[in-house]
Amino acid sequence: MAGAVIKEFPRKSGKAAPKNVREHILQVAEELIVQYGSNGFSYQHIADRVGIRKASIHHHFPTKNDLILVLGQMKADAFFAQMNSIMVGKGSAAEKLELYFNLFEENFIRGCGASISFFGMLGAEFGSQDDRVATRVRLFFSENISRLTALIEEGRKEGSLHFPGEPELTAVAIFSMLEGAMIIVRASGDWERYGEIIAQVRRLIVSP
Amino acid sequence: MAGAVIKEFPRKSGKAAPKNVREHILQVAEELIVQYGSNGFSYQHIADRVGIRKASIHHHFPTKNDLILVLGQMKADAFFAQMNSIMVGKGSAAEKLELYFNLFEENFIRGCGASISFFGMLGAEFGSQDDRVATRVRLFFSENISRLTALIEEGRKEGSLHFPGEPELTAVAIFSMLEGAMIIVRASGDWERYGEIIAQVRRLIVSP
DNA sequence: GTCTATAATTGGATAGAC
DNA sequence: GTCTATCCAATTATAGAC
Repeated sequence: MAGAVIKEFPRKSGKAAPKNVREHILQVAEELIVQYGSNGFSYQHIADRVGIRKASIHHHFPTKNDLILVLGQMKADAFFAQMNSIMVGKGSAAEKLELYFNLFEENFIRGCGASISFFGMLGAEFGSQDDRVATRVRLFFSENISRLTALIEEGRKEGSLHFPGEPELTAVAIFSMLEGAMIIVRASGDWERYGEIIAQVRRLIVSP
Repeated sequence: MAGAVIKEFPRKSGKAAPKNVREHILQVAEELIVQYGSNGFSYQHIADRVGIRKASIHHHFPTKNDLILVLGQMKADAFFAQMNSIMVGKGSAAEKLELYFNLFEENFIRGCGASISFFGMLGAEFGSQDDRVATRVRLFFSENISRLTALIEEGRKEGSLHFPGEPELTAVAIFSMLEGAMIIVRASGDWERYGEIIAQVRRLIVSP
């Protein structure tokens, strides 16, 4: 990319300092992708922030796509590990849905306070992604939706969740809202808003 | 951009052939932005599709930001003109909301059948936008939300719409869903899905 | 208005010394 | 593992002929 200015945003980072260079590269790459997109950052940007030369990055990740793919796999693994621990835990489906919402909110806030989620960004840029990355993004979305579908279906059976229509379409609608709201909220600059929107989604699904 | 391959998607274009070069450039630029993002296309890509040299594009739009800004203004004007004619028309708020949904669906389908909306894309890439473009995007979102808020508030008063919580948060939630669903649906490749998701949103807002 | 030519810069990636 | 040096292609943009 050429025109874009890489500006600093205030970070509310709760992230641990990277132990080694490879980890540091991955962390910085995630920040850059989440803020500027996969077409909006370069190895030079990473090098500047990590404090190495861009040639050194190629040693760890031969191509930019390799880097994005490794990062995508890591992010997906971490997310679904958290999601799994929610699903196998105790509590009603409504309570589990609440924890799932929290997962998104944390992801949003932690991601630089000025970001949309990692996969939300790659999803928007879907048309210009490498095939392997595109597959990874598609899988992230479809896995979220299928697990969310199972959850709210359970909630309807046990009576803790109430919604009209099919569980699967409802799940897609919820997931779309969580992803879409990140874009809307970021443009408004009012980060507090995200939590309030989630609260509204909760009202639409749980209370009726 | 470097890695991305500019692939052809099947177009369901209902768009008139451009009358002059300037218009043609704008039309092609919109297609490219909607598919690959504002960081994912270049003047060279436009030149190839329009059949002119890239230097010629600079005569019409000195910089890339100028082009994006002009396009953004045009798209916003056209969208709000349509939205206005819906709002001042006859019918219940529920019926007007329906027409608003249709506006999004048309926008999605017409935009190459493989796109997310123009402002949805710029919103995702918000962090790397020029200030003027960022302002334009922010305005598009906030105007949508304020008008949508007024509409559903009216619907609640007249009894044609039913939803829990505040009208404004509900409007943000709806708008977020409409934008977010474009990303999710595109990644899945199942375009028909968009209409079904909108139907589900309708059920969540209208039926209870 | 469009072209050729070209400048100036950045981007992704490699070779080989240390 | 990191560096310098370098390559080549792409990108944004301008100058000036037609």
